[in-house]
Amino acid sequence: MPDTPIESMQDIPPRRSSAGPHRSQASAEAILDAAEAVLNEAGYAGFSIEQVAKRAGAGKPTIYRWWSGKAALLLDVYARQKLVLDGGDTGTLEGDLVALIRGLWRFWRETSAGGAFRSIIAEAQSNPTALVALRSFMTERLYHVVEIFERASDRGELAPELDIDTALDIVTGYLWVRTLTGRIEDDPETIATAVRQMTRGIVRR
Amino acid sequence: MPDTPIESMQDIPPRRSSAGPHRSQASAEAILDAAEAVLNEAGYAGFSIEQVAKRAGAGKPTIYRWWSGKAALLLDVYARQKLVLDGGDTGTLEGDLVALIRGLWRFWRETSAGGAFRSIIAEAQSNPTALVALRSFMTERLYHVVEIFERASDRGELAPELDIDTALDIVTGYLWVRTLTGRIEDDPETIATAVRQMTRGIVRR
Amino acid sequence: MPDTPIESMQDIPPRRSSAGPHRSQASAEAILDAAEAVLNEAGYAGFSIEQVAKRAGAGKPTIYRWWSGKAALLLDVYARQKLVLDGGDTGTLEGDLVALIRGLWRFWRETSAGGAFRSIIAEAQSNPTALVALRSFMTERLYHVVEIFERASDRGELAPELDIDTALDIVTGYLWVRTLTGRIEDDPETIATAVRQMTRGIVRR
Amino acid sequence: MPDTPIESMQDIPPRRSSAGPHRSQASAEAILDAAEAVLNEAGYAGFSIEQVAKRAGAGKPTIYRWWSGKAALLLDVYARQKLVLDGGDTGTLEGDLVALIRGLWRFWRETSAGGAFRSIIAEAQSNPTALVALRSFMTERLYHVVEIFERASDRGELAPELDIDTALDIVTGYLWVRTLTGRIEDDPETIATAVRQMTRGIVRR
DNA sequence: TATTAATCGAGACGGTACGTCATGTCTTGTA
DNA sequence: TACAAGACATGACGTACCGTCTCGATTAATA
Repeated sequence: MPDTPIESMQDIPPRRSSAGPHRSQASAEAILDAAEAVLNEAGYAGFSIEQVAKRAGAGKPTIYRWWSGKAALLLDVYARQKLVLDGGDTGTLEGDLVALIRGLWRFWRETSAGGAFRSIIAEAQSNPTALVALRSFMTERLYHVVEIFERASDRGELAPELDIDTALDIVTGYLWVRTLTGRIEDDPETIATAVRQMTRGIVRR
Repeated sequence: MPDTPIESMQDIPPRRSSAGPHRSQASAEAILDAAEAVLNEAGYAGFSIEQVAKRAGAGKPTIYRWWSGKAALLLDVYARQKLVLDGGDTGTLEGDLVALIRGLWRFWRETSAGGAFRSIIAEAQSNPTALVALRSFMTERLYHVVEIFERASDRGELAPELDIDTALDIVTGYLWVRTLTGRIEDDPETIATAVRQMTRGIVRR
Repeated sequence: MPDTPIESMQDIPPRRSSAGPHRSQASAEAILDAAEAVLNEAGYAGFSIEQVAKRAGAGKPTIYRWWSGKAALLLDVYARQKLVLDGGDTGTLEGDLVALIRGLWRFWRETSAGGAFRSIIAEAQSNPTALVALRSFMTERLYHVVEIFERASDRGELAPELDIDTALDIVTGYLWVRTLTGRIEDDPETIATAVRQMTRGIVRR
Repeated sequence: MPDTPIESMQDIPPRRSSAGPHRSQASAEAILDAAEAVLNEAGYAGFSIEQVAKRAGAGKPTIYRWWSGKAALLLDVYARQKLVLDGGDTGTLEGDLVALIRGLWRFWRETSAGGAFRSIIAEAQSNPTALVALRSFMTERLYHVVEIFERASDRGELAPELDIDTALDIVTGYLWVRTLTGRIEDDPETIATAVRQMTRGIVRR
């Protein structure tokens, strides 16, 4: 679930050819900064467009001009955070996955990304647009996991009949259930156990 | 994540020793019926206490008297649905899990339980009380999965070093990520694949 | 505007001849005590049947069984206060009136009667029953003023063509406008001036 | 208690120096129209902000943005009525006062002002803000009576030692006690008698 | 250099829902 | 069978946001 500077859900509008001011960039940043701050301070419960606008010194219409609603704004808040996954290739699938999970959870814990992400999932339960966004978002952002699987495949670690999409669902599921229930502490034991069970299975071999 | 008629989040208060009126059973049922209907028709986005009250022909104070808010109400809507898991013992861990998942997803698809459940998760992201409720709810409801694991253990199917809690997180995670992204169709292939990977692992053996 | 133990707006029901408990008297008193206390502590704004019932340790239906609503209860609270007008006959109309007003205002200031009375007037503006009650109440309670006028008449102080009802309206009006705007301090100067103007008129003689 | 187009209790806010939206005049008028209609049709008992909002096709927050509550709204309903006092100078104090009272009572009877006024007094009994408003309202609106007294003074009609404030209380009191008990019919006899007693006094001269 | 037009901040608007309070009536169980 | 206790339907309270709308002020490319 790595992070890259992909395009935000709703792009900054193209420069108009003719005339007009375009403080857009500055404004957009102020808004995202404010959104992040509000999310950090008040949580998803206190996250309202109204608060963000006030904090950003922006008008509500300015926000609505560029983002379709809460979900889109949250998605951009998430997207803006730079995920740095130090752990490169550890040489084994299990090592890579443990490193990934630890890095990702640290990222979620230490930035606004965690709150944003949980908020997006929540939003997606009542907002079809957010659901669509969440799904494509998932796919896009999973490429680091995909990479890990590809490396493992090259090493010949993977079962030949493995279905990658299903594997991704399993890994994603574990990540989600832990965040959504507020349990993403950095406990290497727990993570290692989970990874071992996902990779080696739970049955006697 | 099996379902049994456990006590609802907010129980009917104990009979007072002296005198006094009691909770109106009729009212409570009308409210839960209405909640279910509203949830089915308008989804979580349109699920408001106000609507439920109007639909139930009840007063808002009556709802707030017995439920602390949306989350508690949703929990009861979920709890009221009777989950019938036909598949008993199929003889193997994989068989049991496939049966469980198929049964549970059918239940989620065919009753209001699915919507209620997703709503509860969403609510828990902005409401600490709901989060607490969700967690204990999870624990309580997982005993069917626990049972399956115990049968598997008796058969000697499980790896000796297995950590049950982690296994539950993995299974739960898979269930959640599929519902939350709206993919709980009854596709035996997909489910079987997922179960195979969770039990046997994804690495070459 | 003197006070006498007249019947309350809604009488205590007669003792039943046959059977059953009849705590009525004790209950009624507890309710009136509570009503008075609530009125004193929370004012008319905080005066609710609910509060009175809770304070009295009575059920709301018990209150409604004997009083038709707030207005009736307030009327009884007022009626229960014993107005003691020390000033008897001062020998002049002006002296009698000053003594009456000072005594009455002291009574209003020092008991719940003042609050009750203002509350009744307020209630009468939205409640026709209360209005009727207020009017008959006025008439009944003015007999002390009437007495004063009669004594003055015997002394030959009054203008022969005087219309008593109008005179009562004027005196009452002065009393009301002062209470209703919260100005019933015991300032003998002010009162004396007002009485002088009401009796002698405001034109040069 | 004359009426003139003074500023309403809550004025239209001053133009901000820079930019921004302004109060919608149309909205304000719709709200006051609705308030008047509701007051006329349902009386003070049925006068709720909710009803006014519904009737005006306005949102409740819009009402609360510009008026602090019922009292303020009622005050504006009153203030909006144009009191036309035809009777100018009749040449005598008594004549002027009779004309004033008849004109004022007609005004109260024929417009919503009467109901609004009584409602304001009622409201003031439970709402301290309303009480303050009522008091300053009284003072402001009495200038017509003051004028009458000044003319009388110029004519040399008044007793030299007369205290104007007290005289105003007496006249006001008479006006209030009659409205509050629902007796403001246009009976010239009654009014003339009352005025004669207030001006000439009730004692033999 | 002046004109022009898109955006900006600000915030009012009609709404919906919130969670609380009081009303007056109904019901239950105790004494 | 009268009472306390309190649940009930109703409906108003005052507040928070929603997403849309109108203002003037600002500003930069076009003319």
